[in-house]
Amino acid sequence: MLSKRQLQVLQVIIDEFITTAQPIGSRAISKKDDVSFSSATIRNEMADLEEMGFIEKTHSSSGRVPSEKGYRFYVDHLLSPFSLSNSELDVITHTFDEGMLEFERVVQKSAGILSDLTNYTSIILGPEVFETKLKQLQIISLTANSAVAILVTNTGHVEHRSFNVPNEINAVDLEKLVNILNDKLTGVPIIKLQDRLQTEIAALVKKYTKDFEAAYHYINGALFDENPVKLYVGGKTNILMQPEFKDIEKIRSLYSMMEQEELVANLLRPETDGIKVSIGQENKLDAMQGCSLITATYSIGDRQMGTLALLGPTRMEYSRVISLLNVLSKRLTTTFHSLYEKE
Amino acid sequence: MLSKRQLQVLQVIIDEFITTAQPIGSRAISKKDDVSFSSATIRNEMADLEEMGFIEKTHSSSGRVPSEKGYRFYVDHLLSPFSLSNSELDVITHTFDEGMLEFERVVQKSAGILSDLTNYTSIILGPEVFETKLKQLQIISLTANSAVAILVTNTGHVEHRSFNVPNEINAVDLEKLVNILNDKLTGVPIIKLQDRLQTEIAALVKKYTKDFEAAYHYINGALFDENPVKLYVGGKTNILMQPEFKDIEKIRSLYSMMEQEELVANLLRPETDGIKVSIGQENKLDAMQGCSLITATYSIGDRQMGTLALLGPTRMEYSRVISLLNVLSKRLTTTFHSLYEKE
DNA sequence: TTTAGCACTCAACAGATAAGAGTGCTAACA
DNA sequence: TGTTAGCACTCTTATCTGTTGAGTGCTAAA
Repeated sequence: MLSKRQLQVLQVIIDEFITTAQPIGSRAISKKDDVSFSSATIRNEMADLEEMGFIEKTHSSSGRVPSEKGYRFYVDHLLSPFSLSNSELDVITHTFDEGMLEFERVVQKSAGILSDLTNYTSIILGPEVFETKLKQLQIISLTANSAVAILVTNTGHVEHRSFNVPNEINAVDLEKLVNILNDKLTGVPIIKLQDRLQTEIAALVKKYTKDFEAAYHYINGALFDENPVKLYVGGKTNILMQPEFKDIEKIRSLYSMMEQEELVANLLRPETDGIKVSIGQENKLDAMQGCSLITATYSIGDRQMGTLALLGPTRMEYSRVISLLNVLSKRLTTTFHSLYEKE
Repeated sequence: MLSKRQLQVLQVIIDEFITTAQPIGSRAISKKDDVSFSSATIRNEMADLEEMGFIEKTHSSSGRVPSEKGYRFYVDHLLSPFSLSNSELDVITHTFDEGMLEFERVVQKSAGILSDLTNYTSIILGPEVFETKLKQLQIISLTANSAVAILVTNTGHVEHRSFNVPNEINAVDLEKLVNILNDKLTGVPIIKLQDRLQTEIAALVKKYTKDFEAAYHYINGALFDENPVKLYVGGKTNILMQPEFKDIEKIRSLYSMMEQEELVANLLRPETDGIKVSIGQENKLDAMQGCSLITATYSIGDRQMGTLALLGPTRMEYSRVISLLNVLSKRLTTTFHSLYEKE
């Protein structure tokens, strides 16, 4: 168990290190206004804290630096509540009051806000498509043998894809097909769409079109081989401004990690509601060593959940970031609620 | 005027420097198989070349490095024709034979090919929208007071935007409006769309809808405040692998330049057909110092032109890059030709 | 005209030295 | 018994020094 004084010392060390990125010495701590002990006393406490694994030395006679265990303790027990400044809140309010109506736009803007206000890199994972439903399907002919298929969901999301129309299929057939599809598929959750297309609809369609196989193949291909995960990243270059990432190799490994969307998506995939902090090694990925990831969930309706995340060095401004994520995740949830739930 | 031997020396220096990134000494040159002079002779020639400004020393007793003037001369007069390897050509052929039908997809893939085959950063500027025409306009209601407007062009490009539908406008009016718009606007070049909407259509629409102003405002806002330039970037992280960019500051300035889309678009905006090489200072931008930009144009139809570009250090593999851009720009042009011209 | 030879220059590296920050330990003090 | 002053010790950082090696420029000879 940590004594009150040890708690205070630990807090000062971490707070200070978070702002300066420099090892903290006993003298610096004893000079703090709310610390009333001599540097020698502090040194004794620091030796204890180090023994317990909360802080480390960078070399035998250096000041102390928080260990990952130290950060973990700090996040769990020492976080001072942080109030965002009015100007920060203004930025958020102002952005959301612009009346954006598209999921993409809202999320992209949010990623921008997060990275701008924190100087870390923000990553937003779009929601799982549990409840998104098909609103309408359209096929528009472009030339004699090409057309574009457009799929609109109840959330206003638009997916489109051009495809070749084989000569055997004429425009009339195509229209019939679309009508059938719309009839049968409107309101069906996107996630079940491919299934339904294959089972229920197939038989029906065969009656109407001469060459169902081809049509099915094309429509299916047109709409379903997209990458299902959507990641929105903001402030990728902010990483370059952190003093801990002055090594090009490190930067490269982080960037190449971020390019693997599936990997990042797994990192962010929400397990439970609320805020989650992963510090350094707690992230299993090699590229994430020395980094912390703070995630918050947001939701659209009851079951769809997405994730907001901020990626920075372990020396992150945890309390600020957590406050910000809290505010923004709530804001996102209410925004999406008002957009899509009243339909 | 340069002697034959000076040309040879310059060529060796630049070729060698492009592959090794190390200053080249007289001894190294004299050891080359097709060089039959002693290092002393080479040294004399190098002194002359330096006097003329084609090469430089990094310090008083270092080997020589090409100057920007040297690169310029090299590109203009010494470029050895370069044949792409079969495997490289295969990559291209294979990718294009997949039968991609959307502009976005083709271009995105092309950017990928360029950056993968060169290890530089590729940037592709989409075409000016001179001749793209409206194919169809759709408005699909989402909820009682929101809808998504979808605009499809003859090139299969889909643009969409959600917007608020004020209570005064009901679904029937909306449908009428869309019908009118489609009637009058199909086939109109996108670039003239906003004009036409304002002049011709306005009066007509007023008869049908109770509150034209609002409707117009929303439709207009829905479709036209998008950023008109489209940039497709590939291999952003390739920059990190160039030894000349080991300085984080340089990386940051390059990345932040690339984020300014308008700026980059101006850099790429095609002036004339064909390949253009800009070396170091020839690019006026500060961030581009030490970099070369090689651009090639491609076209869709007669007037639409876009640009392929590769961004790397001045020590670029000019001949390889130029060959590659040649091949790919032709390939893009024919691909788009066959996609959009036969309609 | 070409080349061998040589003195010279400079970067890069490895020690060496000094300054400074910070520690751990001991002994004295309240 | 907890706290603190004092001091020796450690390690980093910066600076300086000498050495090595690559490469040059110049001169004189072939």
